[in-house]
Amino acid sequence: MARGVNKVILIGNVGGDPETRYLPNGNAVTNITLATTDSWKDKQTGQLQERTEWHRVVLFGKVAEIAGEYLRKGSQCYIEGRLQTREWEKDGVKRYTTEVVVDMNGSMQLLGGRGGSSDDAPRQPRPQREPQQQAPRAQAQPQQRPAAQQPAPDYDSFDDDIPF
Amino acid sequence: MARGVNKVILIGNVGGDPETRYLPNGNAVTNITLATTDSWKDKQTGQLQERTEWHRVVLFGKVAEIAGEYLRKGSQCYIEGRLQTREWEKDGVKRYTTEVVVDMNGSMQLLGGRGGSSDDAPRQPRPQREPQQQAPRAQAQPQQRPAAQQPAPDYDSFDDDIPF
Amino acid sequence: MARGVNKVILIGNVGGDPETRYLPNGNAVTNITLATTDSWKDKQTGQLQERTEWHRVVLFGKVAEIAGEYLRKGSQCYIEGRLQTREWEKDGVKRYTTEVVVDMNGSMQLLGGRGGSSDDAPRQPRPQREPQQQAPRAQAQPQQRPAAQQPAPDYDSFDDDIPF
Amino acid sequence: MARGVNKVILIGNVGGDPETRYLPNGNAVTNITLATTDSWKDKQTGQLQERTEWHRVVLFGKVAEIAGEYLRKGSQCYIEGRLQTREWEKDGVKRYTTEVVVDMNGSMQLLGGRGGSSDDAPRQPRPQREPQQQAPRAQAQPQQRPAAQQPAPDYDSFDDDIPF
DNA sequence: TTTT
DNA sequence: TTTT
Repeated sequence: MARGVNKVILIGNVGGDPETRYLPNGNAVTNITLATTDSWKDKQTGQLQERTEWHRVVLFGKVAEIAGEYLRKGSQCYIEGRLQTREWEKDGVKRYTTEVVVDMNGSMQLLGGRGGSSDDAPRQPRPQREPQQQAPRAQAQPQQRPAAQQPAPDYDSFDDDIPF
Repeated sequence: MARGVNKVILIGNVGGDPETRYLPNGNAVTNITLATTDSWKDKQTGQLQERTEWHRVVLFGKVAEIAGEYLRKGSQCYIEGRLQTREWEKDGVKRYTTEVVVDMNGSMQLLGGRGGSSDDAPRQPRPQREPQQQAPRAQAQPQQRPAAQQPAPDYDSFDDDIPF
Repeated sequence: MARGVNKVILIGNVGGDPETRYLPNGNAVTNITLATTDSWKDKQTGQLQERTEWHRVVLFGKVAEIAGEYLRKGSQCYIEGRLQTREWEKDGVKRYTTEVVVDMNGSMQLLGGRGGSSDDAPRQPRPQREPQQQAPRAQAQPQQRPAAQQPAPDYDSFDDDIPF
Repeated sequence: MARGVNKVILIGNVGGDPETRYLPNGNAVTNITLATTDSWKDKQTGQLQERTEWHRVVLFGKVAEIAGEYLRKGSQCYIEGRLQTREWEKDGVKRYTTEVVVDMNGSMQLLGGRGGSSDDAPRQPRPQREPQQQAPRAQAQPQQRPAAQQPAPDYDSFDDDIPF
């Protein structure tokens, strides 16, 4: 049920503790930023170069819950998802943000032994709050989540739907 | 020589005839847009849904030349590259464009029998113009290439370097 | 629900018309062989070298049915699956066969315009035989479902044995 | 320079300390076995199932040296390579072994913090012996390397070439 | 802007 | 056994 292939495979380190929210239908959504670093030898100078790329990753459903529980700032993880660009507006100007979407067709895996540098016990699932507490269906003050790299609007201001 | 994996695999159809330009150092750069289409059955309504995603793909070097010669509007092709987001400015506002970069570490392949719907004979390499004509090292009037999907500045306004 | 990643991505041409069989539980199983060809320039002689690799691909379920209907000898297709080695015995000697398994976690896509060189009208689904004929749901001796996934002897008691 | 795609992506744990040998031309060859584990819920019984797959991985060149230095039994690593089946003979009977080949077009990466359970200090490169010592061009007693999973002959009995 |  |  598809024409075409749209696949992204990443291994990198998580830029900050993930924040999981819940859609009105109860589905979890977790946003993370992932850093991948390339290094190569400059052909001219022969010097070792390095470049870090930051990726916006959005996880949905079961994998979003697992990400929210197990990933921490610094965690190394594997991501398999698809590229998706969504449009948003700011000050009447259209902007575009490209994300790596991970849903039930994708995959996420925590790698390595210790999972990052957060205060929470690493590699141990966080105490799972009650979903209701965790994701109030009606959110009075949607707390702002600091957008990484690309100043894009977050999924916090939704009412019932997500703009993509 | 890398920490992390940053890999994109696409199969889709090219949105328009590719345009190949040459960097001052003689390296070819080809921009294409690639459409990948997903379809799935809506869980609620049971109806068949469809969504087309447009990807900005930038090819460098040898693979850029091959893309410029063989790809046409409508061509189905396989792309293996890496994700890269570059920053640019317009009216004093920072914007970001995410592209799939294909260089010597990536790969491009024309798929299927007939290569697209262009006027040129498909699957036949285009008459190769002289590189000098094609890519004057000193370009008085860098012709504008219409940006696809995301209104981003092109690689035409470079002096010697590309902003990534 | 996994530790580790086991992923195979192939684009190649089908070596012969696929043959679809049905397991006692009604699930379809299609076997194909897929040829991928590499070419490279020999460093010593500078000559163009070529090597064709043949892959055994086993598809299960829905994707097996689609493969059986649409693929033909010569069809170019995309395969996403996982590596699996199964053990079997011949003349008291253990042998091993490695296959690329495509199930609901994998994917298959017919590529290009014309689908191969078979006599059947290409790209048109084959006349679908009645499932009952094809796969009698009620089988006197439902041999134990040769678990697709686990190290099973073979996928049914076919006579033609497999040459690798 | 290719028709077709032949790509394998694995993340798993190394089954034993790697053994690196050197070809007469000085190129390194490292063999490892890699375990990937899948788990899934059985549809009938609802029980959690698990299956471990062992992969034979052969690395060549620079990446073979890095693998030999940094990988240890238990190390978690990422492998990107291609599928290759080679034929060999035993007691006049042809057999086939499928391997994942990693060369300069592929990639290998050590994952996680501590790299395995070997006695050598993990994550620290092994003391690098002198290449000459390491890889005598004429090897009087090619040490036998225990073949994993598939009882295939090793690359030890080569004179000048490798049988694939 | 592509394709089926 | 495929394909260009």
